[in-house]
Amino acid sequence: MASSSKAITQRAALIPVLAEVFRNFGYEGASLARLGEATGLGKGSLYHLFPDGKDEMCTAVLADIDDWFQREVFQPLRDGPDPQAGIAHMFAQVEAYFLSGRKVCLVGVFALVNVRDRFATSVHSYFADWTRALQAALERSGHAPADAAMLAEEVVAAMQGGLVLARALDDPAVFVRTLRRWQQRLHTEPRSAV
Amino acid sequence: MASSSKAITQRAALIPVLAEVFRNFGYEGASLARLGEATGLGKGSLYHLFPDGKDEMCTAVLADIDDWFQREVFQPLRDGPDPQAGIAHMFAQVEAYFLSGRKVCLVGVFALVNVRDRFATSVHSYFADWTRALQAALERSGHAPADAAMLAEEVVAAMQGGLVLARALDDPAVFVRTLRRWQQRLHTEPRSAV
DNA sequence: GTCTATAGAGTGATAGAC
DNA sequence: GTCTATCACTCTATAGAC
Repeated sequence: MASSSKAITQRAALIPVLAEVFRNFGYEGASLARLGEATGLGKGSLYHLFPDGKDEMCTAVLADIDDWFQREVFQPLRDGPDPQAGIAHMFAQVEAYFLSGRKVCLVGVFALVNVRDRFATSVHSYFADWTRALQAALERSGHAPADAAMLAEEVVAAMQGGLVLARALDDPAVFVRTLRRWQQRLHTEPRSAV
Repeated sequence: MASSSKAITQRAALIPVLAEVFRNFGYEGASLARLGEATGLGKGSLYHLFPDGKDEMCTAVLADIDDWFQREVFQPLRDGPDPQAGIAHMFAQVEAYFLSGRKVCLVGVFALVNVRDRFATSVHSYFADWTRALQAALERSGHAPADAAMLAEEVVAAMQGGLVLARALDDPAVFVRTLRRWQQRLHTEPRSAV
């Protein structure tokens, strides 16, 4: 019997719960027992919803994350009417998504830990899309392409580093300060090298 | 029979090999089979050298990393005769240590992945020592304490983020560019807010 | 004999797959 | 629930140095 009071029966509703387990324990640490405990489902139910097992659960989680970022972050950066608004929206959404530094980036975790190269392409495109979308917004707001590419790379890396340091020091404010600094730089220095 | 041609017999010489396995697979992914294969040693030998098993191996690896950084990075930052030279030395050593972005930071990995909170204090003090040492060097080279603290936090986080992004994009140059940018900023702007 | 380092069979527990 | 594989780990046996 699972410890949760009720089980989640819809596959879509299950994804965020599975995501949290993968985020906190990594792929190898996310055992079926933990995944079952978190969802309140037995192994049979999990395999009914995800016939390919843990691999499929993880793929679904990564796809869900990618969907969210495409919709809420990358697309506004690329195609929004106001690039500066898109950038401000990115900072706001990212701060909310990572709970101001209390939540870690699953894609960042998978970037660091080799899981038999299974999710390497998902990890690659997540970060490639993010940097390209931010670069596009920066170009549209007046940066030279080379500057925009460099800045985009630096901001995306800084966010990941902020999450690492916030978690390491158990101080979520580290992440928030990182966001604030870069938001101010991108806003106040639209065309000079920072 | 192990696949390696010869076994490593000294505990000290074993540490870097064990470290690489933990770095690439994480704590849970670093099975004794993998550790044995990498070292060319059987379980008996590993348990002879590390009676408490995987936990002790990992603790020894983290202690070895901490020793190296204390000696080669933190101490020159804190106590070196020239703080600017200490900072330049940090950038050079860090670039070499992480093989210009081809190697990942084990402490950063452990910061992101919850391993039953076993190594949380090691992770915490590694990053706390690093930021404090860098802050001290920045103060000694003319920054106000508040500026120095902020900058130190940002540079350490940026390095971690550079490693994450370099690994994610499979492009070590991302990490090198991160180092270069911050080295130039710390060198050319000794007392203004960056 | 003692000591140190080695390998590896064998332990129960738990993994993921079905 | 049941399966097999693998987990971390224990234990015995063995080797050579002294």
